[in-house]
Amino acid sequence: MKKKNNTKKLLRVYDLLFEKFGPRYWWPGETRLEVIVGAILTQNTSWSNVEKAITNLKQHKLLSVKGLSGTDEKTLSGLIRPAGYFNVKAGRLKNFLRFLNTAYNGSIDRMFGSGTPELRRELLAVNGIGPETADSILLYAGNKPVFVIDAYTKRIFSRHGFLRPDCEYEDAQAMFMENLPPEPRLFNEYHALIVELGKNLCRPGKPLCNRCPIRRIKNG
DNA sequence: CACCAGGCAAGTA
DNA sequence: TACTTGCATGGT
Repeated sequence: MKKKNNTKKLLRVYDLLFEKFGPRYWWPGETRLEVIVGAILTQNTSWSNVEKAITNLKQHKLLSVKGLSGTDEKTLSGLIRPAGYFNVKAGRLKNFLRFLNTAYNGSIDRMFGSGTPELRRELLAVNGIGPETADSILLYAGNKPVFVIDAYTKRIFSRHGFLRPDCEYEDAQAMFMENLPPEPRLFNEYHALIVELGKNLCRPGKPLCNRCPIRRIKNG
């Protein structure tokens, strides 16, 4: 099985998406902790719902390592209720805080001082942090060159022949990372643009949208 | 009313 | 490994 070199095509797709949507200024969030919290809360959930939960945490002045660490899970779940799955996610936030406190003395600086592959393994070992959440944390909170894969990415890029529809997360990630220069800024903008396209045009169930800018790499 | 949203873990076979 | 299910609010 020979691997195709998709570098030029992937860069062309990036240019087309950037041309259509412009810079996305991701990740929305004022601090790295806010980015991490958002990454956990947005699991299978629309960002508008996550914003309400984040606003609640800010209004109660709990959006800090010490604030979240000192809040009991029941109170936390009440505040993040609009984000959905609130009981599950309150536990997941607590799991991350426990990891941060025990492994890095509560310091996000120290956490991102670890080697990226090692830190990725550590994050994946936290119950409630899977590959997409771990990679979102590494890229958007840590500025590490890790490409984030999500449901939009698989749907869009399988429709256009870059991926198999049922491919594994790591396979999809490898396709991008083996064909793109490991620049955090590029990975950041690329994933954000994919999400923008997914939200606007490439809907589940519907046929390939004829306004999708990616079509231009084939139709000329 | 149905369907979807920037997933993940746990259980089953 | 390959399914299936539970988790839950809010927008379209």
